[in-house]
Amino acid sequence: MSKCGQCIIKSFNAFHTLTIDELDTISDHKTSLTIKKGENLMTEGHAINGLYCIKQGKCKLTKLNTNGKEQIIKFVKGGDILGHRSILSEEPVGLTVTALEEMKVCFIPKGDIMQTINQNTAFSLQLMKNISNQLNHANDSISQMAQKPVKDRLAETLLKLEEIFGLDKDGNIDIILTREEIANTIGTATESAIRLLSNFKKEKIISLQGKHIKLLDRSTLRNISEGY
Amino acid sequence: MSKCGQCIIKSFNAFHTLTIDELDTISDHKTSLTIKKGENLMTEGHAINGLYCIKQGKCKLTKLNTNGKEQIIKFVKGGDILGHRSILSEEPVGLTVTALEEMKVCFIPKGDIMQTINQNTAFSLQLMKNISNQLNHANDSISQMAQKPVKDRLAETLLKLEEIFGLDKDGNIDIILTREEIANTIGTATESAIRLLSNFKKEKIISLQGKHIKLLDRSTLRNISEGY
DNA sequence: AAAAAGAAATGACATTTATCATTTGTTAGA
DNA sequence: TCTAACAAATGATAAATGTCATTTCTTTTT
Repeated sequence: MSKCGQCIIKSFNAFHTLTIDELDTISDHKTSLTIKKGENLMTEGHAINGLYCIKQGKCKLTKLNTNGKEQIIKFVKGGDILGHRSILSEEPVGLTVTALEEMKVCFIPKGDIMQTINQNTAFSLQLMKNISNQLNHANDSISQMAQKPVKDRLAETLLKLEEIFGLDKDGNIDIILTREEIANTIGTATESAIRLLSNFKKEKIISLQGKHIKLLDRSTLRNISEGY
Repeated sequence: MSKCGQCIIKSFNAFHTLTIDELDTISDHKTSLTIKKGENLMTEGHAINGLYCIKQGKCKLTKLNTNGKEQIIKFVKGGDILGHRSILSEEPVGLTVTALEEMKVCFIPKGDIMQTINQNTAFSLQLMKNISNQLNHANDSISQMAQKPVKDRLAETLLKLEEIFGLDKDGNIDIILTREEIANTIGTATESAIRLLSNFKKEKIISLQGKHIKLLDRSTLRNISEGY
């Protein structure tokens, strides 16, 4: 199995603060796994005893509502860490993580993480920063969801998706989502999402080819997302 | 000025993990202040160089939307800590904190906090737990806001307000909010909030006397909040 | 205590969004 | 490659929510 010390991914997250020794220990204890498209890496309400470092692949973080609807809270890609919130707060996982394409991840047992937190302040601080940033973004989302109409939220989401996933070779947003998933991100009915996407297309703000979405007029999208 | 070692508030938050020495240092550097009703303890976008420990009083945490509307993200009362997210992530404050009644707070400089984080792992862990829990709740809110109708969100909010602030001597929820603030909490127009409150009253689920709200039928409220 | 300002309540109406039904298009398994 | 299953699109309509105008009530100021 490959060594954490050599893994480029660590440079994107809190693991870059670890010493060579700490990385070695984690290397010895980690397990690498492959998650196929559609499979869950973790499930809301279940306990986990470690965290996941995503080497490759994209996933969605969702929450099941009391009415049975799925709400997509966040999209995550390679370089990110998942599960630290749960092991830090000592609570079950709050979100279901589902692979949107094949993923390569490393599982690192809770014991090693807690030991590292105890002996490496820089690592702790990085984790805190990470969660703090997430909290900040979450608060933004609350405000958006509560106060912006669906159209504005769709514009916002399209911009954010491009920011997270970048572009494929044809200039489309480099993520394949169903219309239902888009609807579940902005919190609306699938039909409403479809209609608004069609409108954006008609107004030449975006182009649609099947599930491929290309942003054509970002400044208009930005205006819409801010209510103009 | 009073000593932190004697302060009962510390037992409600991360400060209970501090040693006597650490508490003494903080005692020496802290400043106590009084915030009058309506005044801001911190303002969205501004930098702070320390954190606040709330000894007494209630406040709202809000975010100003691009459309100029205020979104209430959270209510906080004595015992809580504010501002740690900002000093940990080294970013400006993300939320405006406004006193809903006179508040007594202690300000503790960033330097002392960072030093304590570096030398006291238990304190770090408590802070992480705290932020992790907040993140978890924030994710819940996103889902609620995105998918539940206004009526359900109002029911939810009333239950949550009672949980946070408890009851006054007459059995009312022990917090005075304007209808506008209630509307800004659930993310709706003031008129809509008023109408729905009136409906709840008509259906004898709550009683209203001016700004005093009493919950009469909690199980119905719980059902409504879950979409039944 | 009266006047002014602000908050709450309510009606009428417009707009947004959801739901249901149906058609068309696409994907993947037999 | 065909066809069953699923996804997307669209229309018609209902329901939810927002906006504006007005009245009533409450609080604050003079």
